[in-house]
Amino acid sequence: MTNKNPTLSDVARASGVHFSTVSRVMNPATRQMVSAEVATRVLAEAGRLGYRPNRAASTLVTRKSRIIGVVLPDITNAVFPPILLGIEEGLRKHGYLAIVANVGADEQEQLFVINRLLGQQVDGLILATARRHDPVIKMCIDQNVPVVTVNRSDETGVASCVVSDDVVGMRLAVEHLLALGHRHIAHIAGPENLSTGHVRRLGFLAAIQASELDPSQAFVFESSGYSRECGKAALLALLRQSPQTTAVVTGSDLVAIGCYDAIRELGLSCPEDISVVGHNDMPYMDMIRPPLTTIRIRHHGIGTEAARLILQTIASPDSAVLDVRLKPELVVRESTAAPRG
Amino acid sequence: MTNKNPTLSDVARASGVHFSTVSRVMNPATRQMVSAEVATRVLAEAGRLGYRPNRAASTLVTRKSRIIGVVLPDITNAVFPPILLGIEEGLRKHGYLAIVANVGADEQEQLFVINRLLGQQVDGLILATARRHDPVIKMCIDQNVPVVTVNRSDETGVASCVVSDDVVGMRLAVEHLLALGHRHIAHIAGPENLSTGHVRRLGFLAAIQASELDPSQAFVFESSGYSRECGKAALLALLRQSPQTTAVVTGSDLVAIGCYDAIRELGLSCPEDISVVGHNDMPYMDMIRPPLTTIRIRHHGIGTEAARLILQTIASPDSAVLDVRLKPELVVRESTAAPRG
DNA sequence: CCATGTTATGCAAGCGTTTGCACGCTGTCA
DNA sequence: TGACAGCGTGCAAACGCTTGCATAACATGG
Repeated sequence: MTNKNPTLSDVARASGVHFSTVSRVMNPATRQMVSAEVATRVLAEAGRLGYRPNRAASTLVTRKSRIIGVVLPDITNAVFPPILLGIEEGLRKHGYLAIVANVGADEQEQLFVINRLLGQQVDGLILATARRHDPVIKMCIDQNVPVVTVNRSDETGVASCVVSDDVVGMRLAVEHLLALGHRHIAHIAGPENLSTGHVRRLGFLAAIQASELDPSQAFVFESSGYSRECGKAALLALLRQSPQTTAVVTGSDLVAIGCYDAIRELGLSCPEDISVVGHNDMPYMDMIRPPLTTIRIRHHGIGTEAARLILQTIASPDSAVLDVRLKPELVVRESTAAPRG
Repeated sequence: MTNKNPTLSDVARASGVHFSTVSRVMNPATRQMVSAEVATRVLAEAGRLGYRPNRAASTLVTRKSRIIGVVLPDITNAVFPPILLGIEEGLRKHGYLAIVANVGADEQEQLFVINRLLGQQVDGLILATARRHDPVIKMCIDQNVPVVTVNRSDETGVASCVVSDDVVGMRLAVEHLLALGHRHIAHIAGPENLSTGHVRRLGFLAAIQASELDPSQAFVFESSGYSRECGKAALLALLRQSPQTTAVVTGSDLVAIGCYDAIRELGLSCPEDISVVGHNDMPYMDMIRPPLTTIRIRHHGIGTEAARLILQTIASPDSAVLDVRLKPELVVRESTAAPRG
C-alpha cells in the first residue's frame, strides 16, 4: 500500500470539480443533485483512478459502519455455518458486512470481544451465545446497541430473537415415537441455562402431557452439554436410572451420536433395543449408521431472518421486540423403530 | 445509541487534562510518556465513563484497521469452519478481527466483495478462493495489498500460501493401498484449475511412479467438483472405463461419500469390492458406514498459520513469499481392505 | 425589467483520533 | 546564576468523508 489510494479530492482534481460534488456523485442517494453531464465525467474519472470510498472516514461522520458483529460460541459446530451463511447473504444484499468472532462461554471474554466490536462501530450485533438470562445482552441493550439473538434466546425479552420452534420440534419427535408404539420415552435435555435446553425440555413434557401416557413413564435427564461425549455419558446414566426406556429424544445430533456410542458399548443396538431421535439434522446424518431420525431445523432460514431483523431494528430502533420462530420438521430415518415385543 | 459514546475529549474534560494526553494514556505504547499519577487518574475516568476508542477514527489517521478480510468459497463445507476458527484465534491473539465473506466462484462477485473489504480498510486478506492462476489475487498484489491464500494456492508465486502437503497425502494413501495388495488403483481428481485438484493428481501419479506398479494400472478420472454428487457420477463413469479398479483415492471426503452412493447403487460393497480413501477427515467420518479411511488435514493449524503469516506480511511487506505446507496423516478406518481374491 | 424561485456547485465545519512540535517547568552543571 | 537538557503536557494539523449553508447562474412571472 505504498502508493496511497485515491481520495475524493484526487477524483475531484481530475474532473475539475469540488470534492463535495464528487461525494454527491459517489452516493446514489445524492447523485440526482448533480447534473448528468458532470456526474458521468466524475464517474469516469473515479473508475479510471480506481477510486474506492474510505469507509473509515464515512463511518466517522455518519456514525454508521454498515457492519454487523456476529458472535458465535463454536463455529465448528455444524449448526452454525449455515446460520452464518444465511446471515452473511442477508446482510450483503443490503450492503452490510459481517465481522465474525468466536468466543467460548466465558463472560469476560464475551464482554471483551463485544467491546472490541462496538469500538469498531458495528451498527448492531447478532449473538448466538445467548443464555436465558444474559447480562451481556442486557449491557448491550442498556447502551442502545441493536441486538438480535439467534438459535438461542434471552428470556427477559429485551432483544429480538430468531429460533426454531422447539415446542413443535419436540412434539413431532414424541408423536413419532408414540405412533411407533413406544411407552417409555426419555429425554436427554441440554443445559437449563440455555433456551434450547429449557424449551426443548418443556416441549418434551408438554408433548407427553398431551398424550395418553402416564407422565411417570417419561424421564428427563439433564446433560451438561451438547457434545458427543455428554450424550454418551448421559445415556449410560439414564439407562441405569430408567432401564425400561425404549426410546430417547435428544436435543442435538451430537448427543444422539453419543447415544450410539453408549448403545454400542452396552452391546445393544439401535433401533432394535433403543430408538434415538436427534435434533438439528446436521450434514451427513443420513450417512451415519443407522441413519439418524432427527428434527430438521432451518438453519439457513434462521440466518437470513436474523439479518433481516437486525437491519430492521437498526432502521427503527423503537420497533417492538420480536420472537421469530421457524417451524422445524421431522426427518424419519432408521434410528427409530417399534419397540421390541 | 441515542446518548452518544464518550470520546477522548469527554475523558479529558473529566480528568482535567488535554485530550491528547488521554490518547497517550489509552495507547499502551505511549503510556510511559505521561506521568504515572495522571495516567491512573485518566484510566479511572475512562473506566467510569465507559470510554471505548473509536476505531473508525484511529483507522483514518493511522491507516491501519487491525481487521483482516477472510474470503471463503463455501463456509458450509466442513473443512472451512476449523480453518476459520484457527484464523480467528490467531488474529485475535494479536488484537485483530476478521471480516468474513462467503463468495462463489464468480470472479465479478469476488472482485466486488474484495473491493468492499478494501474500502473497509482491511489490513490484509486471507483468501480460500484461490485458483491456480488467479487474476483476483494478482489485482490485490498489484495494489500492494497483503494476501495469503489458504487451503489452495496460486501457482504464480505472488502470494504466500498455507496448504496441506498434498504430495505427501497422496503418497500415504497410495502406499496404504499398495500395502493392502491393490494393483488397480484409480484417482478421482478435483478440478485442474484448483491447486488441490492439480497437486493431488500430481501426488497420486508420483506415488504410482515411485512404486513397482506399471503406470498403466493407475487411472485418473477428473471430476468437475468436490461434491457428493460429483463423486457418485465420477465413480460410476470411472468403473465403466476401468472396471478392474479395486481401489479409489479421492480428493475429498464428500467425493468419497459420493463413491459410497455409487457403490451401493451398483449393488457392490465397500471395502469388499472397492476400497475408498477420502481426503480431509471431516467431522463424523468415523460415524459413517463404513468408517472412512482418509487423509487427515490439519485445518485448524492451517488457519493459525495463515493468521501468523498475514500478520507477518503486514509487518514486513517486503519479506519473501512463503509456501507453508503442513503434513497430513493417514487415518485408517474400515473403507479400505485387501482386494478380493 | 426586477424580484423571485430553481438548480448546480462550492465552501467549510466537523466526525474522533494520532502525533510532531512547541512550551514551560524542574534540576544540573559550568 | 544563566544556559541547557529532559520531561510532561498542550496545541494543532491531518486523516477522508458527509452535509447544511452560501452562492452563482439562470429561468420565470408579474
